[in-house]
Amino acid sequence: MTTLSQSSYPEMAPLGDPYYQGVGQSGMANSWNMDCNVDMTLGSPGTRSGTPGSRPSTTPSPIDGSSRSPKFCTSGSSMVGPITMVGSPETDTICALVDEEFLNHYRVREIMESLKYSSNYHSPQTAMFAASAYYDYYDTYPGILSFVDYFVKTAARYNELEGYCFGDNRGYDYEDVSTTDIDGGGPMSDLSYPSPDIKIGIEELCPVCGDKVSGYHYGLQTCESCKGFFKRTVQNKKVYSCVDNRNCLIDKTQRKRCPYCRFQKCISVGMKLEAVRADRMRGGRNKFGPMYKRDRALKQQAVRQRQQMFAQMQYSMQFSGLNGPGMPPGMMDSFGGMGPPDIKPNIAMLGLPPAPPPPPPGGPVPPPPPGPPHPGQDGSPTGPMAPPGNMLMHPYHPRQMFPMNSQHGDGGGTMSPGPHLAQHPPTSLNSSHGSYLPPGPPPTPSNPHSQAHYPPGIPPPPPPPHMMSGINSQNMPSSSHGPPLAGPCGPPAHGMGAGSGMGPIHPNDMPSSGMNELSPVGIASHDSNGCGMHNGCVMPPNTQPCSVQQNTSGGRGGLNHLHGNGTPANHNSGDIVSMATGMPSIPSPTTNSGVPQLICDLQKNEPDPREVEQKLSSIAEMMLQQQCMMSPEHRIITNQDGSSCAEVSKPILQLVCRVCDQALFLLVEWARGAFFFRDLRVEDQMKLLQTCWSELLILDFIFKQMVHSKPRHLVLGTGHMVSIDALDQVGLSDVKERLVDLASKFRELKLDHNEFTCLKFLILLNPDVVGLVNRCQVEDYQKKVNVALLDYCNNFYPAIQDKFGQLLVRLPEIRLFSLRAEDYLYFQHISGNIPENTLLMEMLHSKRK
DNA sequence: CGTCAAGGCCAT
DNA sequence: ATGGCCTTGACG
Ligand SMILES: [Zn+2]
Ligand SMILES: [Zn+2]
Repeated sequence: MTTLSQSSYPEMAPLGDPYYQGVGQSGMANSWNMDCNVDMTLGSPGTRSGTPGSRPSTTPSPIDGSSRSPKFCTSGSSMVGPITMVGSPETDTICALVDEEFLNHYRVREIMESLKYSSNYHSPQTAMFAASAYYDYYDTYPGILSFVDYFVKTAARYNELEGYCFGDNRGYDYEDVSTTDIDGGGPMSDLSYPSPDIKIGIEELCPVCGDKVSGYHYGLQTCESCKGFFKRTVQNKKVYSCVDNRNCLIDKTQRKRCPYCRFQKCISVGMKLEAVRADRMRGGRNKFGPMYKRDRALKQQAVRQRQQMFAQMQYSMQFSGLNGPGMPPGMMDSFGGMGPPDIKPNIAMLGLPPAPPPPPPGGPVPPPPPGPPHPGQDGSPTGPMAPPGNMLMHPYHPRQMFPMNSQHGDGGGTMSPGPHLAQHPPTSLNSSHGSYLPPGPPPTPSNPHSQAHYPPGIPPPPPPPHMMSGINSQNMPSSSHGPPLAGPCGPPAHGMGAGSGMGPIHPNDMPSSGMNELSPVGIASHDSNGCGMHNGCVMPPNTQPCSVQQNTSGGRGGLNHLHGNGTPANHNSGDIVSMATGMPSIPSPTTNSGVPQLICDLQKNEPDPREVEQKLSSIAEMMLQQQCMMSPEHRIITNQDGSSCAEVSKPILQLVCRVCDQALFLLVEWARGAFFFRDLRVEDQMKLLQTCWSELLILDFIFKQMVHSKPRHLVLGTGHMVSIDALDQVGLSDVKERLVDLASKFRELKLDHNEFTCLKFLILLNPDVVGLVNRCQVEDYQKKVNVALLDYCNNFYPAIQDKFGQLLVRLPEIRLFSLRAEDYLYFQHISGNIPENTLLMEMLHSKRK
């Protein structure tokens, strides 16, 4: 602690950077250490005590500043004490010598605090997923709006066929970050968003004091006064102290009371020391410029996103019973007025508290890191890109506004802090955690929520969203049994016989045998049954003599059926005619095999189920390793005999959620490349996904169960099999039967892969989603799928009465299931049992918010 | 040449 | 010390 001797400035800013830099350079070492101010105990109780009113009007005694830390000049000596410029005028390369000590002076505690919270989630240790796009997702889009951001951004590339490589997006540098065009000119930038009013729509408030923002200042949007305050503080190296508990409320009217807390808050929200110029050069632009630009773009998207969420909410509300607006055409007719028997009101929709996004879980579970106390928090669109290495390891890192040390030299050097560092992006400024409390509601023991949510007598938790995962695993896990149906577009193995065993289910399969093994063998053995299924749409024309016959008979059956059941005439009016004549229905041209061409198209980019399982498994494995739960007694999953696990609770929930999260990610990726869907507007794509993600996950899960039929077991997305009793351990005992029943129903109906795919699309292409820009397009697509499915059912399963109608009737059940699953997730979320900042949670909130 | 964030000025 | 308003100047 030398005084401000200029000679002591150890660090030199990189060339070309006249600004304070290196603040965060050496990792921890450079954080602002609030300790310089009055020392407080981190966890000092009474944190929240200091209320504005109660406090003496005392202005933060200037005394503190000077007396407390002798190291720094308290008065605004206009000079930059610790900084010396050594510049070369010509090129704007002025090197600033920064007094590291000075910089260190602030912040260390902040970082420590944030680390404290950030560590709550698993620690990496495996690089197995380093290349996974899934992780990149978290790397790059950690913020709450990440899905939208991510989705929109990558959409362009996706469409361009470049194959998105997120890895490239990771910006280590501000420049990189900005490079990604969000508003820039991405293909979809304009066309997608017609609404022009955004700008004025939402006035941003200063994240520090709540006053009106006047632009970007030192890293983010703040008001004019906070800008000035921050500048003065940094330039003059002021040191303040808090006479209270360092948790003073900072708002527009009281911001002047405690500069200590105000500055701390400035840091917390992300104002950057480096943006204050050591040389005091005026004008020009700094390296943050690109970030600002990007941030603006993201904010706009955030606004849109909110609008969408609002729409979603309405949508959700509307859906009370079966016949909500969300049914695919024909579904209603199929119901013939009778809805699924057991429709219970969505608990969440009832009187529950709107689920404040960041409800402090006060319960037994360790609260997730509280966001910055300030309201403005969520507004900030982006999280900073974190250093690559770290991010890979920590998919679930706290959100941050900006990349901290863009050029962190910490590359290797200063990792001293160890694990902590790794966990946290060097510069997280969010650390208000420990010190600040949410302004509003005092943290009440969080149970109120849960209680309210699930009163003792209330309906059991929803189905296990967790367990489902193999999202797109349309084709069954190839490994164990041959897919019941033909490969992607192939006709069903035995379309005809009602009783034919060949339905989707293969008697031959050995259910329990290694579901788990992802051995490559599986793939080759598709035809294990000797059904002679074709993987591609390659069925030789001739091989399907039956299909022709089926056509005919099917036509009849279908026709009769339609009449009988009142199946929507609209769907197949044409079909009926064509059926009568034995000709292929007009709406759905078929391939040689008799499978509607459309179905082949839909099947085209189905993911490889094995890959899906592997991805999901790898995540699960990682989780397991971390948790050291491999010991037999605690093994979460048992594959071999299907015996279940020993214990559950949080670890398992977390694992399952991670798997689901990954599955969701894969789902999104699948959808984006899916036939029809990929042609929709990006914003519509998002709306659709936000609406149906849970239904698709459930459907996928159910289908998986159907295929892997083993009496009292469930097949997870990872391919693992567990006893159905495992649900007991996560509080889902009551859904066991329903789950089994639903799977049985599909099994009885011999739902095959082609039909399964159609159902996915029917769910996905829901024209009734509120807020669709091009609803007609969606509707048109859905109708086409509908027709294709009808034809398919009639052609291949004429013996099953109104298979089409029966399949559709199941959709509402799927939806109910999904709603319960969401409730369950939400409940667990409130209870703090599942990871935050995940795509899963984001999607969940997008509906509830 | 307009934009806009950074610094400067100065009445409170 | 604060904060509204002004000036500056790299960038696009
Ligand atoms: Zn402010
Ligand atoms: Zn204070």
